[in-house]
Amino acid sequence: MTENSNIKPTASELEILQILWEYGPSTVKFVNDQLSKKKEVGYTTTLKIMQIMNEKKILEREKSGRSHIYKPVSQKDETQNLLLEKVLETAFGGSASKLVMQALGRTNTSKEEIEEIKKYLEKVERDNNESK
Amino acid sequence: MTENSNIKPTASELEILQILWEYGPSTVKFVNDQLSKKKEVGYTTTLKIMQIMNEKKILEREKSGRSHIYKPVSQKDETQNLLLEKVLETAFGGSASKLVMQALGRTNTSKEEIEEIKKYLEKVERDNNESK
DNA sequence: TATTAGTTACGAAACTTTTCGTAATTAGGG
DNA sequence: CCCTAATTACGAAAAGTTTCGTAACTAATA
Repeated sequence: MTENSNIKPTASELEILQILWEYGPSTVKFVNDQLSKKKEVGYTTTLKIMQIMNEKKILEREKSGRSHIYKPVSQKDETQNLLLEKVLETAFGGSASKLVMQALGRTNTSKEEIEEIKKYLEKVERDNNESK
Repeated sequence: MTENSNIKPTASELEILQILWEYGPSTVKFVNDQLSKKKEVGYTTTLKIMQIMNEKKILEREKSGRSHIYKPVSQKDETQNLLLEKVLETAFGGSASKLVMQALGRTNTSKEEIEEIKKYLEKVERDNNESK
């Protein structure tokens, strides 16, 4: 268990994390270029948020030439779990199955996705049986 | 599709919604009493937030004696879906199956829950086939 | 080495959320 | 009908987030 498991990124911070998860460690310029594809955002705005994320220990950075290269401190999985946990508690009263069924009941879940999940469920069941 | 499907409750607002979901329409006093079991919170703080939620059309209220009785405007399911959607987009890049597997991969999912989900998956598959 | 384009740092404004003190209102009991 | 306790309404401070203008710094290059 990591010691910074209590960070909860804001909406803007999550947008940035998503880009870093997808493309790996990046400069402010790169992140801002990606963000700009989706919405209008000033360069210094992105810079500032990434600087704050660095202060909060959400991102770490390393100097390279005249700029910095930023990367997330925590694993993608950890952060996802944290957020999931929060929704689970705050909205679903802790019931994972309710959450899962809501998620699946949504509009479009492809046949492939459903198959994937079924396989996963069977694996979970096997693991449970073995360890009883 | 309801017209107020774009509200996104804050953390404090969600705490209040949970209580209303659990106990049904309630007064500020009751909600505050429940909240106080979990954390220290002033009465007027709870009052203010519920008043704001009323302005935002998250809650509606009805006079009863000298106080008001508040209840959520939207169904629990709608709000849950909204939040789930948000996490799905912001943290899981839109992939429901990834989210589901993360949720299931968590600590303790009971055999019963897994069975329930499997049944549900089969139902989803049937429905998909029928409507092709 | 002096210039300049790229980058970071700083500070503050605008906005939202959270908190709470105090004033005003209201309904019910005496 | 008045008093009082309960409740609401109001306003503002405190804290956090988001935005961006401007100044300062830095490294490459002419």
